[in-house]
Amino acid sequence: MKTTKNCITRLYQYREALYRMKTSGCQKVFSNDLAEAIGANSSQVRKDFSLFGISGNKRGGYGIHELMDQLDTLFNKNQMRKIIVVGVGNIGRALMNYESFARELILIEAAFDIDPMKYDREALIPVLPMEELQDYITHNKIKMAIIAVPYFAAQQVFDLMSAAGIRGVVNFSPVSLKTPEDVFVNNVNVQLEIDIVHYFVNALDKKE
Amino acid sequence: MKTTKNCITRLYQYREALYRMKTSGCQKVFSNDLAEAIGANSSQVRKDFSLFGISGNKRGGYGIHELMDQLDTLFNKNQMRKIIVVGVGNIGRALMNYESFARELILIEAAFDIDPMKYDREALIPVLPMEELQDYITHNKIKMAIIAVPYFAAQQVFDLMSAAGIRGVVNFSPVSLKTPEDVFVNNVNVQLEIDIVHYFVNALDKKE
DNA sequence: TGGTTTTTGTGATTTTTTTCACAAAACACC
DNA sequence: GGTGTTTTGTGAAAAAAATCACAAAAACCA
Repeated sequence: MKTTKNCITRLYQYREALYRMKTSGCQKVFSNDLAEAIGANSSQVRKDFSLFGISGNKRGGYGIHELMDQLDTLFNKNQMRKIIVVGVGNIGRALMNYESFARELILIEAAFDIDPMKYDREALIPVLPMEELQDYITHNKIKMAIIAVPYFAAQQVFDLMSAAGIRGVVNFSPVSLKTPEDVFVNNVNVQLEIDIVHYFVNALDKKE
Repeated sequence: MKTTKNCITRLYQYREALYRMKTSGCQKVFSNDLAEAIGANSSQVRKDFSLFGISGNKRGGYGIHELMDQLDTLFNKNQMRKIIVVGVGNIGRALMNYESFARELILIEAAFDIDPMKYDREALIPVLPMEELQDYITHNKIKMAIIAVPYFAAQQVFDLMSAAGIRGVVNFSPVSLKTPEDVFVNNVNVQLEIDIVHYFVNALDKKE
């Protein structure tokens, strides 16, 4: 199966739209509705679904419940997903306190930092010394981590994790990571996201 | 000119790579080096540059200083960029305290919230009541905003801003916004980014 | 100075992604 | 049960993005 990040993102958006539709009482949905909801073409919706063997009913569209179940399964939304945070700065802390994770069964199990002032083994999400990172990962079979350290530390932290067997990383530090083949990395660069908007706003202005 | 978000993202990555190269003392760079740095093809690099009229020297590559200047101009990195934050929760607060913004000349000028407990007109970044949002935008000619409110408030906040003349938005709330033509919106969904990694980690596991 | 090498810039080609378009299935209504 | 309408699922077509490939310019060297 050949799935791109774009495709996965769309599936996520469908799910989001479905959620809204469900809460407003709908029972079934057509590819057309979903397409409109996310600003795409209805064939796109059907193609995306067919990639994952999700099928509807000719003339009847898709059952919202059934469809959401299938998407939930796809995203493993049914099982608790353990994750750790490395770097307890602004972003790290914000993620640790992020309310909606619980609802989506994302569980931040522990956090790590180099600053002894931040250590706190008794907290709801314990903050542990960086020295324990590798042991923690192997011992607790952690597969996923969030990197939220300053840019100069990011690669080093990543290499540690990677060596300890991490399989997926969301990197919030403002540098792209050099990554081995067998670890999936998703770079989320807040500065870049702001600069992109800035760029397009300016570009639009110039056109007018 | 036909520029996509992907293209802009690559330009940003080049800039990042150039920064590293400059600090390690390099003076010039070839399309090949940049391609390797971001995992792309060297023609891609040259195509991207040519789109923006950035040219190098046959056999001599590109001067790092000159190139960075051109990219900085492209991203308006030379002038202070004012922005406001709406929603002083975990994420909003984290962004307000984000150190590297200053270095990149991104200035968060004010923040807004509905919770009176959070108001603070004297703070370095004043936190103002939501009622003042529209006036503030028009009065101070704010062009860009960050939305960091809970999902149920996001669209409403956006519509307010949009009506007040905002031109670009980075939306950190976990819902995609319905947006008018003349406002550029960049959705950054933290949950989605985590779920994407989760998906691909699982997908990789299944393949083995 | 003339030949050799290197690297850009860009048309041509390939690959990927999106959209079109239509047959086949399902339902509704008479 | 037949006829008409709606919507899926998917090959075919179009559009967009990435890669190839090569002429032309520049630097080097002898």
